Amino acid sequence: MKRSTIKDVARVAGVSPVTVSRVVNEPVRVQIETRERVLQAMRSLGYSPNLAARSMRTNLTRSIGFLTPELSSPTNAAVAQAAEQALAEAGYTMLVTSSNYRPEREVAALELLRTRRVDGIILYVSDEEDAALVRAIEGSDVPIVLLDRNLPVSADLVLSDHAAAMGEAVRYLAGLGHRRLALIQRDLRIRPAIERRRAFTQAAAAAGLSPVRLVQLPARPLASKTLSEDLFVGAKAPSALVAEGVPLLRAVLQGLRHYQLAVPRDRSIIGIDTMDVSSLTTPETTSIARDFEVIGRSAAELMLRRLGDRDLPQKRIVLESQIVLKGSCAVTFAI
Amino acid sequence: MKRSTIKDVARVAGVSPVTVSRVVNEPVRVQIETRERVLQAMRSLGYSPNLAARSMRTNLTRSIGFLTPELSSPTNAAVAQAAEQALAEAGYTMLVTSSNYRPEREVAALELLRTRRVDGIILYVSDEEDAALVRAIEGSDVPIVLLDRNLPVSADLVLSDHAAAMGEAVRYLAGLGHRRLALIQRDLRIRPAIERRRAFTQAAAAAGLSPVRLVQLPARPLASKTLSEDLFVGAKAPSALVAEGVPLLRAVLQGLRHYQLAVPRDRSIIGIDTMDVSSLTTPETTSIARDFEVIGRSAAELMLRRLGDRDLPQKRIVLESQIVLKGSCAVTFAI
DNA sequence: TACAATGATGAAAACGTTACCCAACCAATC
DNA sequence: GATTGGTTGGGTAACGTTTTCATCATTGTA
Repeated sequence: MKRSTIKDVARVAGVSPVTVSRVVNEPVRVQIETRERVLQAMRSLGYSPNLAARSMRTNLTRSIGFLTPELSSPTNAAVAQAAEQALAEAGYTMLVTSSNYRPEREVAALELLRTRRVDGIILYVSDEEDAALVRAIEGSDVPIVLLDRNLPVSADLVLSDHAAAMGEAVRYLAGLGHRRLALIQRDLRIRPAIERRRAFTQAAAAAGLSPVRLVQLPARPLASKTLSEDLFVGAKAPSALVAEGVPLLRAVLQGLRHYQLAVPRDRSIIGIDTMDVSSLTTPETTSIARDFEVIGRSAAELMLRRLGDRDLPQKRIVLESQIVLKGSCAVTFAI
Repeated sequence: MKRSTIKDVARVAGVSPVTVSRVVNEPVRVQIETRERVLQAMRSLGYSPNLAARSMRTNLTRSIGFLTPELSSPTNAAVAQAAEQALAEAGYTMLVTSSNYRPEREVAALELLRTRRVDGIILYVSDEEDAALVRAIEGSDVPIVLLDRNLPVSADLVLSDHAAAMGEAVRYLAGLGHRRLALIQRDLRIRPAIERRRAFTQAAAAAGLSPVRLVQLPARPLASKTLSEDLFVGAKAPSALVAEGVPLLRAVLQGLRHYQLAVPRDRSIIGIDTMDVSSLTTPETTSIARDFEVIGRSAAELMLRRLGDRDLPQKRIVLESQIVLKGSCAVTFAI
């Protein structure tokens, strides 16, 4: 019941192992009838090359690591799936690891991927200011594609433009008469959160709406994201709430329900990265959306490009976000 | 800039490569001072063993394949993440592939994983009646853990009990006075869909509610899942709708909105596997829920158990589903 | 004291593949 | 007819581990 090797194939086909290897790797170099004989032998033996042996020779594993804080987040899962698809088409396998938002686990995962000798790593990190993490990435000797993060490392980048759509959203709310805005995020020190905050604040100031309210909730105990009362009641409660991600959109909706506030009559809301669940609410929730499939595919393409030539200049792809208008925002008469 | 090998470590530590190998793999067998010297050398060289070389000797890759029709589905992603976590703790890496609901791609993926020499495969398949797929699984010579599928192959199983909670749901609706029920699914020939259909029909018959309405929509063109008009209007329209998965729950909600039907006043609805998004709706949607983290972890545990001993008897784990009552069902007066 | 048993380490071979170099053959060219 | 050059194929070594067996030193026992 042993697996057949290149030697078995060679023996059956009456050639040397070298020729078999050539048939597998550079079919042009071997005469057509010989090749046929070899292919025939391969089929009859159910041969498939031993990648471990191959990569020991070539120092290539044809595998890419994908590291994310949370694979079960729909956005990350969508990116992972798209990346996997694109990589698979190029003959690469994807190893997935998740860190549960713990930088030290990301360091450990990088070490693991190093041990695995992956040819490259695509990653989301959960904290841009973790020095050990930055060192671990910098010390990694394979190509890196960084997803939507701002890190002082040499890597190709896939970024989203968070600012433009966020600015639009703020101006849209301002145009509806909203004066008090709140942005509700997880307290992560990562590019999307930071950019959104910045854009939110700036656009609000430009529209004469400052100060805005910035709420940041812990990322990790994902359960029980309860928002404080003064976000909903009292004279200073914001009339428009922008929530980042499905869990926080849910927290906002639960708060609104609890205080018996109706959307969009009493409050306007906008979701960010809430994808297809934006249409579960009544009315459907206006949201800022990105195409995660494109993000994942772009990451894979950057990686493949880099694997093709290490000396290429660094490249960054910036992908747009879009505001999708639905029915969750309305004119307000609060002053 | 070459990576250091076991020989480099051996040279620095003044021992033979064998001893280094022993320090790495069976630390007990080597004297404490020697071990210290070796560990020191490993650290100073930044040594990590070459897994390709190791697996060429041992025929073990310490990697597990995870195959799913759709990684971006939140339920599958949650299972994948939990499995990965549990596998990682045991020193295994997880390779992820998705088939996009195409059995032929699942066959190809199995072949790929075979080439990769994974030590085991955890998989969801997208069609229980695809003969080629069954053959491919049966022909795979590594341990298989099958997730919630009914296939004539030798494998350990992680199943969900779909029937009990579905029966409860039907009786609950019957108790509220509903006489006409509909179950809306994707048209997949897989255990969860089949079991749910069976349980739905049986429980309805037992409650004197037959016939029920069974709607099956194509799984693959995921966009534009539009439900036909007669599901919502007309004398025979069901008063209660049970929808499987987030996309179909969304389709139901959109239909209800379109025909200006309110939940729960005009229609009662129940979601299945809609997880945390059930609480995005107003009122929150009553749903049948499973713990996908437990599913993923169980799959990993079954796999690790099997890898520990191939001769163990096959095991199946059956995990419960639960109905979570919220506000989307109400007494009906329709007759 | 001699001998067996135990423990710690090393030498050599093997895993399956590819890189490198060379040989044989044939055709084309001078 | 000798030389050159291209095509096709093979022999050998090497990749970095672990396995197997042997060696040596040390301890315990009769």
